[in-house]
Amino acid sequence: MSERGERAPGASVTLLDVAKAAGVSLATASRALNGSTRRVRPDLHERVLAAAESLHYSANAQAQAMARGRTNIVGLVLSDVADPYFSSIAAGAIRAAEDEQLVVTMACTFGREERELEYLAALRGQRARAVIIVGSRVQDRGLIDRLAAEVRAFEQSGGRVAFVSQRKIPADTVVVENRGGARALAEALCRLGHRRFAVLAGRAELLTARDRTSGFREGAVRAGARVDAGDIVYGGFTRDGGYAAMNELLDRGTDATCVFAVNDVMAVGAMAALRDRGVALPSGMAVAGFDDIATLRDVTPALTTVRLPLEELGAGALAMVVQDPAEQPRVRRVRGEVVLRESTPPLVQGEPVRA
Amino acid sequence: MSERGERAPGASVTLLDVAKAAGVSLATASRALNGSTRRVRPDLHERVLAAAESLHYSANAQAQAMARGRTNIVGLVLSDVADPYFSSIAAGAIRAAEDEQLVVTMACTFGREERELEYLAALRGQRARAVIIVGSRVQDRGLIDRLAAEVRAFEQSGGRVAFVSQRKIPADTVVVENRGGARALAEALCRLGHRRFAVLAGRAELLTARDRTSGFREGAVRAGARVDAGDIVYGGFTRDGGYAAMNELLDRGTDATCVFAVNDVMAVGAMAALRDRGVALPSGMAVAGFDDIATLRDVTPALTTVRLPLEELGAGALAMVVQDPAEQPRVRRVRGEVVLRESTPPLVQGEPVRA
DNA sequence: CGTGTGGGGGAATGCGCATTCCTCCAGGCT
DNA sequence: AGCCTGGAGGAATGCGCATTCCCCCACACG
Repeated sequence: MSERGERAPGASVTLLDVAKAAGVSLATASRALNGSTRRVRPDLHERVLAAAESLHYSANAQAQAMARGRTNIVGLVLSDVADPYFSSIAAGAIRAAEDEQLVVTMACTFGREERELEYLAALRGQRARAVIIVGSRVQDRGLIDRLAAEVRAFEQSGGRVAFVSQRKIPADTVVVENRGGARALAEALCRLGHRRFAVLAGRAELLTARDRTSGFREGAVRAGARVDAGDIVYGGFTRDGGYAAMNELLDRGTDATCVFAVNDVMAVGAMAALRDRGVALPSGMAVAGFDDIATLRDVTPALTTVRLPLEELGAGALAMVVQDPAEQPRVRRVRGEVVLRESTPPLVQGEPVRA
Repeated sequence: MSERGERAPGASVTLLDVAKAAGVSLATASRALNGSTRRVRPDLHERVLAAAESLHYSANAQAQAMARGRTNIVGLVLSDVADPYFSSIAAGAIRAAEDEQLVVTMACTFGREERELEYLAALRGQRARAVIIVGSRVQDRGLIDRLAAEVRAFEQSGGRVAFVSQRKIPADTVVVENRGGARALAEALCRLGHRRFAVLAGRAELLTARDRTSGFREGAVRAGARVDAGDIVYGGFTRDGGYAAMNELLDRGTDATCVFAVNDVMAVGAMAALRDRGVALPSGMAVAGFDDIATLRDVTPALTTVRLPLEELGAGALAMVVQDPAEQPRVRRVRGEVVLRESTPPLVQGEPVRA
C-alpha cells in the first residue's frame, strides 16, 4: 500500500521529524517555527522552515496547548444556530475571533438552558481560553446559582467568560436594552395613534421576553395607552409560537389595534396567522417585532421593529473576553433603534379591529 | 487574596489531585473515571467519583487527546453562519454531533474559498477527528487540486473528511441534486403556462449556482420554453445580489413572465426590487427560488421554491464522517422537492410582462 | 500446608511539544 | 596570550493523562 515509503496512516509528522530532517535539535526547530526570545541562526532557521514545508508539518495543537498551558479556543454557547438571531451574533463573534487567531467551538442548547452548565464544564475540560454564552437567562434562581458557580470554576482555572444576555451572573456582559427598546417602540406606536395594544409575549420564563413585554407595557402606559392583561399571550419564542399566540388572541377576541410580538420571527408568524384568518395587513391590524432580522427585512408589509446590531453583540462579547479582566465585571449596554415601517401605518382613527 | 486556601488561579485540579484525595493511584483514578478493560473495586470506584465531584474535577481534554492519540473534535467549515442556508446545515450537523459525544468547531470562509485550505490545515493541527466542508465548489482547477491534496494529508493523519457540495474531491460527499431540482422546477413552471424565463444566476464561479442555472435551462428547453442568454443575469449569491440582478434585468428589458433566482434569499431580493419598481406580485412577474429557507416561508406572495432538507444534509455528512471509511468514497445524493406557492400562479395567458 | 492462578492496585512510560538549563564557541577585552 | 562574556545550539524536564507492565495478595486446588 505505502510503496511510496510514507508513514503508517494515523502517524503524523512531529516536530522531531522536522528537526531531524533539518539536522537540528528539537529545541531549535521549535524556536524557528514559533519564534522565541532566543534567536536562531538564519541558515538553520531557513532549513527548519524548508523541512517543515516539505514534510507538510502541522504542529499538534493539543500538545502545544499542554506544553503552553493554554489554548486558543473560544467556546460559543447559544440556543440554536438555525435561529437567525443567534446565527448573526455567532457570525460576529466568529469574525472577531478569526482576527485574534482564535478558534471557535460551538454548542447549542436547543432551548434546554441547563445544558449551558454541561457545556461550560466541557469547555473547562477543553481548557478553552474563553467562553461566550449567548441567550436569555431564565427565571430560575437555582439554575442561575449553579451557572454562577460553574462560571467561577471556569475563571478559577484561568479562563474568561462573557455573556450576551441579562446581567445575572457576575461576569462581563453585553446587555441588550430590551426594556428600553420596547418602551421606545411602544411610545413610537402611540404617536402613530394606537391606544390599545396586544402583546405576543413568548416564553414566560425567558427574561428577554419578559423585559420586552414589560418595557412595552411601560411605554404604552406612559403614553396613555393600554395593554390589558387579557391581551398578553404567552407561547413559544419562535415563528410557530407567534402563529399560535396570534390565533389564540383572535380566538379570545381583542380590540387592540396593534400587536407587538417580542421578536421578529414571532411577528412573522403572527402576520401569517392574521392573513390566514383573513385580516388585511396592515390595515386590519398593525404588527411590530423586535431584533430587525436581516433575512426578514423584505417581508410585506415591511415589519416595524427595534433594530439590534446583532453582529456587533457577538464581536463585542469576543472583545471583552480578549481583554484583560477588569476589577469589576464589565457591562456593555447596547440599545436598539426603533424602525417604523409599513406594518404599522399611522392610525387614522383609533377604531377597534374586527376580531 | 486566596485566604480560602484555594489554588493559584490558572492551576486546575488534575487527575493526580483526585487520586490523592481518594487515596488511590493515578492509574486507578483514571480507570474509575473513564472505564477500562480492568475493573476497579467498587469501594475505590466510589471514592474516586466522590473525590472528583468534590474537587470539581474536569479532565484536561488536551492531555487526554494526546495520551489517546485522537480527539473528539469535528471541524465544520462553511461560508457564512449568518446565511440561513448554512446555519440550518450547521444546526443539523451540531445536533448529530452532540448525539455522538463530538465537539464541533466552526470556521467561516465568508466567501473566500481559499480559506478552506487554511482551515483544513489548522484542523489537522487540532488533530480533529473529522472535518465537514459545506459549500459550493468553485470553478478553479488549481484550488480543487490543492484542496484535494490537503484532504489527503488530513486523511493520511487519521482524520475523516466529508463534503456537502459537488463531488469534486475524492471524499465522502453529500451531493444536492441542484441540476435535477432546478430542472423539475422549470418543468413545473412550464406546466403553469410559462414560456419565457429569466434567471438570476448568482456568482458565475459557484458550481451550485451554475448547476441550478443550467438545470433550470435544461428543464425549460425540454418543456418547450426559452431562457435567452440575455435573460441570465449574474451577480452576488445574496439578497442584495438578487436585488441588483433583478434591477439589471428590468433595465435591460425582458419579456420573461417568470424569473428564477438560484436561491431563496436572492429571490426575496428580486421580489423587493420588483416591488420597488412598481411591478405587481405575483401578477406582474412570477418569481421562484431554491432551498426553501424556513425563515422565508412566510414572505408574500409565498415563494415557489425547491425544498431541501437542510438539517438532514448536515446530519448526513456527520453520519458519513462517523462511519468507518469505505473502500470507495461514498456519495449520498439528496434531491429537492418542488414546492409551488403563490409567487408563481398559473399563467392564464402567456403575455409578456411590461418591463 | 504448599503452590498455582487470577484479579486488581500501582509504578513507570510515553504522547508532542515549549521551555529551562547547560554547554560550547567565538569574539572582544586587558 | 589568556580570560571573560554573550550568543546560540542541544539535552533534559515536565505538562496531564492513558496505558502497559509489574507485583502483591487472596483464594483455590492438590
